Amino acid sequence: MAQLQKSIEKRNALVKATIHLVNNNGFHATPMSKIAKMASVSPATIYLYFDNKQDLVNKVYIEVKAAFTAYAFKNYNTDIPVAEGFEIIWKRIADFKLKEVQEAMFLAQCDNTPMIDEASRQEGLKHLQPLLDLWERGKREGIIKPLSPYLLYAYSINPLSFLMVMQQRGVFQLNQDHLEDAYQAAWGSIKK
Amino acid sequence: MAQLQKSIEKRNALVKATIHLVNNNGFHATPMSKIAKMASVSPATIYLYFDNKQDLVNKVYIEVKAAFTAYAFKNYNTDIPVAEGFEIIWKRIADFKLKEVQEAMFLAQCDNTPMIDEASRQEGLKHLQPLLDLWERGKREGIIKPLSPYLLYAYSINPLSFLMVMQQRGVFQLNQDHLEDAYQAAWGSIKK
DNA sequence: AAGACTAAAATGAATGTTCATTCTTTTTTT
DNA sequence: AAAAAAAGAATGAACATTCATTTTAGTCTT
Repeated sequence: MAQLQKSIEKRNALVKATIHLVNNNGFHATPMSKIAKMASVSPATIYLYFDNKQDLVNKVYIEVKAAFTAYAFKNYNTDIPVAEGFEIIWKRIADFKLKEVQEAMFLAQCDNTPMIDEASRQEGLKHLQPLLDLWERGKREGIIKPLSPYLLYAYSINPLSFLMVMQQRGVFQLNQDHLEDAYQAAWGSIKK
Repeated sequence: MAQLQKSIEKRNALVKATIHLVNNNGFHATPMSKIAKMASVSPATIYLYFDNKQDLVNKVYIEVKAAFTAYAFKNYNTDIPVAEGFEIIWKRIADFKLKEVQEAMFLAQCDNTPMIDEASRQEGLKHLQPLLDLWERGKREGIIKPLSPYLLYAYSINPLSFLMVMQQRGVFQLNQDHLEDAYQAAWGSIKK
């Protein structure tokens, strides 16, 4: 019998086109027809890979989020001291946001709009657990402030998103010196 | 002759409906017909007050942004010492985001998506000038770190937006203690 | 002060377009 | 040859905007 043979390249092209178009126009202003055209595929073909438009964007979100966290936690493991672990993760996240600008912008947009299903949002959140664990450990060891993880995230990790959006809009140019300053500010605002 | 008589209440109702619907569904998923219905007005009536959908959302953005900055800088003037001025502004901003949740959410969404015209975005940015001036003064006086204003903003003001979004989503409950912690983190990350 | 007049304001229905999705046919793969 | 993959065209729904009327409320006349 014939084999399942759906091309992984076609799927990738669809994902990439979705990210690009949603970044520039937003979810509802990117028609399936444009996604198809940019991926050099018929509109009907999209439906061989995804159930519908919502499913497409949900899946892209989860995949990009997974790639992001894999990148962020690449060199981290739970044996590393808290301060060092934080630096490793923070800098990997900064790296990701500078190198994978398209993906990072896409995540920022998803996280700030009602574009994504609540279920997919939850799914994406799960991947951040190692960071929450690190903070718990830091608090237990008396190294970082005993604050809600949301405050810690807000003041140490999330500001990067803002900087990235400003950079993307050409408002200012983020360089290596800025990043070092930003890291100091991030760590300074959470360490005890 | 007959007078110009367009009702300010109708316009306000349209603005309010736009904020509410865009918050919950996003710009492109809120039809003019729904905005009209929520404002108890005929769809055609919207076009007496606004040129088109894009104009509507641009104008709402600029008006909400203006209200936000007016609120933020209410008790501030340039004679106040830097540290005190920062505290006043920061706490007013926090106040606004907690009290005018709908308006604040709307701004967050506009600032993170391609929903608004670039021109309107620029227009909205202008209003923040007093804060940039305050930072310049702080740097001259050697009170705050000599960083790019974007870094200062990212680590002191912007985290509030993140906290607000999390609160809005019911992820966690922001209370007065949290706010004091957040203020300390904000000031700590920018003072020299 | 009542009625008639006028222009703005408001409306509901119509229009034409855009778009997600499906259908039917063709192409590719095994 | 058969079954999956892909395609392009067709379908029908949703939507922004416009159109043709009606309503409202100032102003003028008497």
